Amino acid sequence: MSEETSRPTLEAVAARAGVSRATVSRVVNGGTGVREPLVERVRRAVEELGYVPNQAARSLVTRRHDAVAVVIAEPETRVFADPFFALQLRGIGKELTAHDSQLVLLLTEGRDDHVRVGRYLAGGHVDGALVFSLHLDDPLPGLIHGAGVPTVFGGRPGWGDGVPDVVYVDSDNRGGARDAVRYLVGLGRTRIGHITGPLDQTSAVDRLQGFRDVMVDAGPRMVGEGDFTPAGGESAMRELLDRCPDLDAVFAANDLSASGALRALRESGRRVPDDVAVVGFDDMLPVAEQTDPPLTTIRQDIEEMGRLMARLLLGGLEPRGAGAGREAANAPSSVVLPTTLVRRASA
Amino acid sequence: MSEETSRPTLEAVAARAGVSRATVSRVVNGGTGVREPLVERVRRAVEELGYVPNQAARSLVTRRHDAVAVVIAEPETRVFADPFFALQLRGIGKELTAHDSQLVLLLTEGRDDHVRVGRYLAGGHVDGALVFSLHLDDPLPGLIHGAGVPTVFGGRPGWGDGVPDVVYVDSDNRGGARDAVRYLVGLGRTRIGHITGPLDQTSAVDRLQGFRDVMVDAGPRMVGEGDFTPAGGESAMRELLDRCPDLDAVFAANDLSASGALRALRESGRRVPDDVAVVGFDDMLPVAEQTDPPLTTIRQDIEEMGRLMARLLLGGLEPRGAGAGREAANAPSSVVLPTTLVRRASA
DNA sequence: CAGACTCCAGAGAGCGCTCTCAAGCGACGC
DNA sequence: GCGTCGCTTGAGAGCGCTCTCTGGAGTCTG
Repeated sequence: MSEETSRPTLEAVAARAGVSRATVSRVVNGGTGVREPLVERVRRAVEELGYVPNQAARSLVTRRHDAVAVVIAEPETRVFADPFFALQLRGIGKELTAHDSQLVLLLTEGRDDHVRVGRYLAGGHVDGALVFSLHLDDPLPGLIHGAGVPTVFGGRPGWGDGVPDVVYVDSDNRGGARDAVRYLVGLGRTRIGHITGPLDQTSAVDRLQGFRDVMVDAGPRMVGEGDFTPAGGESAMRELLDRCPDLDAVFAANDLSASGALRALRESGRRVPDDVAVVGFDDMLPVAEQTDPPLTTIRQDIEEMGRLMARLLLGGLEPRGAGAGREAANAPSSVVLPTTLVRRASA
Repeated sequence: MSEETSRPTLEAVAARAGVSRATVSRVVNGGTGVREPLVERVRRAVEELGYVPNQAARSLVTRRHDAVAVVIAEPETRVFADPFFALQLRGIGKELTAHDSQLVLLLTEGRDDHVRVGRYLAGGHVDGALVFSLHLDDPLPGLIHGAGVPTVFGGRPGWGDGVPDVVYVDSDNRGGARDAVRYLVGLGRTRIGHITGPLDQTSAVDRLQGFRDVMVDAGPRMVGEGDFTPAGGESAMRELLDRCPDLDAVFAANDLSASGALRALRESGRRVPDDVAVVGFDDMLPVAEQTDPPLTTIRQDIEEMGRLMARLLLGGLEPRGAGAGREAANAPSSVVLPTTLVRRASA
């Protein structure tokens, strides 16, 4: 198995094929400008020797790493318990693979990790970074942005709107929320409440904003603060019912909260959707389909968000060759993905 | 921001500190054998210049990468929808961070990816690999095992028991299953069914085996084949009820199946746990706590499994320095983690 | 058929780092 | 007081690769 005989080098391939290192290198890297018979000979030598380029040596001279860091900054266990990141990772992974790039995963937890990650990124070990920053007060995005590494954020960073060269990919949280609430209005509901997410996250803030856009007259008593968890949704729902017993619809900021809300409604003896209609957000299948009744919700294409983040980053990386120093000609710009309403039974 | 002035090298630090490259290198890598005043001067120079070692250059000579690949081979979306991998990743990430190693994530889907991953690992880009191989017929583990890369598997690979140098970390699926079923027996239940996972996965096979260990007389009609999803659990439960209407308990191979089973039981008018007691497996909090009634289940410490995998791999990597060629003195061996029963309301 | 040009292959200089080896120097023993 | 030893530092040789530059064939044009 673990042959101690070290792996073949370019030199070895060159010797075997009877050509120079340079020629082998050319063949291995695309093979333009080498005549066919030679290409063939080199190919065969590579094959026979089982040659694989040494990435370290290559990086040393090219200064490219064909690797992208994915930074997930999340102190809470909770986030790991929902499939959100997993799906984004999946999208990212696919896109990176298609570009022959590796995915270096940086999981951070606590302040020390921030320093570590900042240093790692500033150290130039990767070509770029994809950063998930969910909390408004998270220092990490700033740190990274200052590190001079090409970066695309997942979700709108709280401070990002003013800063011109911040690139992010996000769902249209506000628009989606508006759609949800308008749908409830269309159903003839008039006393519509909202269960928020944690308001230190932009997505939660945006969804609340969308709710307010439609329900301009809704007072604060129609808004219960949740935290994206079932438990939070449940207690927010109870509060809402206390303050407004004749409420006839709820828009929950995510499916998990909605599932908690359903539970609270059931306990209070209300029927869904007859007495109270419920709409969620995310369309997380294992949740949305399994609730009782199945959840009407706003779908966001999470995997596509991941894919897009990677594409944006790699696209911005591409035209490096010439013209160093001038502003990137095709600097990518942020993308906001549309959402769609998925009708099930809860509204 | 993105200063085009390239990052400082060892050379630059050496010049600034008025010493040789070699000395700076020594200080940067632990600093033994360098006199204190020099150490201090080098430290300051590093600080002032913001020097970060170039990992590529370092790897080129040391042949270490301080990076570990995590290979997740899973064609199904489903697996991404449960928090299993996320939790393992978390454990792995923590342990790797503690050892200053990076985590390179390789997501595979389909045969082409296998080749790609095999090549990547054989290419010596990482110091080792952590591989999740769930399916018995997965060619990937074999490929990797043959690639001569130190590897620890997550979950017992199907073919792994005979092969001496296969190292894996797994939960005691069989023992846990026995505990679950014995618990039901202890409750006085006698007509106990089992909903399996997909039987091409060792964990599902082992859990079924554990069930059989206790219910030695249970015929095949007491076993319904599921697939670890709620939908699969639901239909398996229905089958089971068809075949054996007076069934009084079910052990489901995971919590997701159990949630489906609960739904089927509810629809059939049975009360849980009065008519039928239900026990799951995994103790996935968002699932197990949210079902109605909350699920009694077998807990496995998933994050700890991840941590252990990383520790085993890194531990086996450590004593490389001398003695190349001889069998690793402290070759790690597989670990099977115990499980515990968590009582909630469903049984 | 000469000159200019194009195309292809090889030579060689590093990329930034580690690590061996040798040199320098003070301390110690006889 | 001289030889020897140990400890600290510096010099220099690569690690495996890319990429520029140069030289040698062909090819085309006038």
